[in-house]
Amino acid sequence: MSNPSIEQHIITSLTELALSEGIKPDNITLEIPRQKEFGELACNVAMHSAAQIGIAPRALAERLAQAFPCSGDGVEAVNVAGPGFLNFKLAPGYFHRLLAEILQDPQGFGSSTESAADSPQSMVQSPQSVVNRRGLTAELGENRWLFEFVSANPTGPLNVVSARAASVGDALVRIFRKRGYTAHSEYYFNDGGKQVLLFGASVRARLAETEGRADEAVIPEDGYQGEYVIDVARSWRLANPDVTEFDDAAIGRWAVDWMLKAQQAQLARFRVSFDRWFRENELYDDGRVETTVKRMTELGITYDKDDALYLKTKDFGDTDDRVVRTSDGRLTYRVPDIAYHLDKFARGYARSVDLLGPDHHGHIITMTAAMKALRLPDGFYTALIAQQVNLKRGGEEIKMSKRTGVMLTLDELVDEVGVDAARFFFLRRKVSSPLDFDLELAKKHNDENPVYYVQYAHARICSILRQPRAKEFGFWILDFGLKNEEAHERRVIPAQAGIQTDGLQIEDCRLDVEERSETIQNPKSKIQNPSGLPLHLLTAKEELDLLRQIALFPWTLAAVVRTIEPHPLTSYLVDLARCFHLFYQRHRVISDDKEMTAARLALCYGTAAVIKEGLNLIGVEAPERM
RNA sequence: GCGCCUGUAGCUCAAUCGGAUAGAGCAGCGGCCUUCUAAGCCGCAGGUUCCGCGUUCGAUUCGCGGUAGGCGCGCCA
Repeated sequence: MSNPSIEQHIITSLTELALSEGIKPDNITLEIPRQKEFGELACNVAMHSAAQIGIAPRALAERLAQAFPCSGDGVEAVNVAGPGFLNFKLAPGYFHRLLAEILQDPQGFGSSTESAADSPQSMVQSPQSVVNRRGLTAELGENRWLFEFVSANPTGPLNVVSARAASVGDALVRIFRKRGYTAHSEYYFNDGGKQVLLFGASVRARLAETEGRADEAVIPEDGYQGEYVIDVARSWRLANPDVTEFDDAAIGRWAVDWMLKAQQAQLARFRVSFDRWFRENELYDDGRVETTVKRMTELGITYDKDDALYLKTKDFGDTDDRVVRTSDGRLTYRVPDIAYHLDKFARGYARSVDLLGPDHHGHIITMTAAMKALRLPDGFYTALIAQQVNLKRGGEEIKMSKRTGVMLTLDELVDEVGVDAARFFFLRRKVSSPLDFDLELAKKHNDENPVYYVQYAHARICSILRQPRAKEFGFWILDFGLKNEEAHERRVIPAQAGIQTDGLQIEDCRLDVEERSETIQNPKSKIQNPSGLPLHLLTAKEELDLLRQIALFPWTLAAVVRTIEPHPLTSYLVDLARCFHLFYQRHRVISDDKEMTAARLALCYGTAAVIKEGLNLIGVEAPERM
C-alpha cells in the first residue's frame, strides 16, 4: 500500500464494497475513535446506510468488514463494534513507513494542499471542502484567505486582548499556509478622524503640563488619560523643539505615527508580523469610501431620514438600520470599514476572517448584514471574537494601571512571562472562550506549566541526539527555525476583468500576488535512506503509542483549519510530549543493541521534528537545552 | 427589552460534522534518579455535562423554552 493516503484507500475500498451491496454510499467519512481499543480509524457508514437495503446496521457492517482487503503495511484488521461501527486497526508497518517519510522530509510533515490525493502523510483525509462550525464553506480553489487581527487604534499601548488576538491570528496564518492556503495578515488602523484629534489634544495637554502651562493642561473629557501620553508629549517635543503653535490635528498625526511604530515594535518582539498595515485614510484618499456610499445608494439599500443617510441593514438581518452619514455630513466609522471589506474582496480574497475584541461584537451583525446588502458572497465575511482575558497574579486579579490605562500591556506581559509562555497560554483555549491567565503560573518553570512540558520533551531529545553515539548513526539536531521571517514578495497585478458577484461588479479589482520564497532547510535535517533503518523493531507499546500520536499531526492541523481555532494544536503538542516522556521513561534509546539504537534514534528524531514544527506554527521556540 | 458569548470533576478546561465506557492538567496522598536532562514517570479519586421538552439508532454537541454569568445594543470607534 502506498500513496494515496491510508484514509483515501479505506474510503475508496468502502465505497466499492458498499456499491456491491447495493448501497449508494454518500459522503463516507472516517473519524478517530475516542478509545484506542477501537483502532486508529472508524467509520459509521453502516449505521447511516443500512436502512437503504433494509438490514440491521451491524449485519451490514459485518459484511463490509469480511470483504475488506487487509495488508501488512496498511489496514491490519477490521472489526465491528457497538451499534455498527467499522473499526480499522492499522498495521505497525504503516507507522514505520510513515516515520521513514518524516525522516526524509522532517519539516514537510503535516503540509498539505487540503486536497484529497496529494497528502500522503495525512492520517485522515483532508476534506474536499472546508466547512467550519459556523456553517461556512470554502471550496477547493478558493484558498485565498485574509486574516485581520489586532487592528487597534494607534492611540495607546497594546493590551492583553490584543496580545491574545495576535497569538491566535498569527498561528492561524502560519497553519493555513502550511495546509496549502494563501493566507495573509493585515492590521487595519484609524489614522484620521475624531480619535486622532482627541489624541492630539491629549498630547497637547500633557505637553503643557510638562512645560508648566497649567491653564492649557486640560485633557479633554473623553480624551486619553493614561500617563503614557506624557511620554508621547516628551517625544514630540524632542522632535519639534522650536514649535510654539500647537495644532491638535498635526500633533495627533505625529502622535499616531509614533504610537504605531511603538506597536509595531511590540508586536515584532512578540514574533508577530503583518503582511500589510492598512491605513483607514487610504480608503478616503483614493475615493473608495465615497464609491462605497455611491454603490450603496445605487443598490437602493439606503434611505434618508432626519437629514441622515441610513443603510437598510435591518432587511439583511441586523436588529436595526444604521446611520452611514450623519445629519452634519460626516460619514460614520461603518463606511470605511465596509469599504475596507469590499477592498479585500476586490483584492481577490475568498475569505476575510476578522478577529475582534469582546467590546465589538455588536458590530458583527451590522457588518454581516452590510456584506449581504452589498451582495458579497455568503461566507466571505467571518468575524471571531477574541474573548476577554482575566489576568491574575497568584490568584489575585490585576487592576487597571493608571500609567498605561490598561491592566497589562503587551510589553509588560512579555517582560514578565516571556513570549513562549504567553503565546502558548493564549492558544490553549477556544478563541471565543474567556481566558484565565495567571501570570504566576505562566512564569513557573515546573510541571504545572505545559509550555515547558512540551519544550522539555524537545530538549531531552536534543540531549540524546548530542550523544557521540547518535552521530555515528547519522542523526543530527534538527535545525529548521521559526518561520516568522519567511519572505513574501508581493506585487499587485491588474485583473483581467473585474470580479462579478451576484450583480455587483467590482471594477477596481487588484489581485495581490505573492511569490513565496522556498523555505531553506539545512540538508542535514533530512535523513538519507531512512528505509534502510530497522524501524520494524519499534513494536513496544510506548513506541507504537508515540508513532500513533505523531501520525495525528496532519489531522490536528486539518482540525485547526476546519474550525478556525488554533487551540487543538496546543492540546496535541502536550499529548505528544506526554507520549514521548512515557517512552523515554520506559526505554533506553542508546544501548549496545545497534539495530534497536538506530530505530529508536529515528523515533526520537521524528518526534523532535513534529514538536519543533508544531511549536513553530504557534510561534514558540523549541530550545535544544533547558 | 433585544442581540452575541459562556455554563462539563473542588479549580482551569478538552471532547473529532451527532458516535461507542465524557477525558486531561492542577490541587491531595503514596512510590521511582550510581544508567541518554527528575522541567520527567507510575499508582490511588472525583460527573444529574445548568434545568426541561423535542429531533435521532445514538445528544456535552442540533432545535425550542427556561435559568445563571460575561459582553454589546450611539448620528462613538
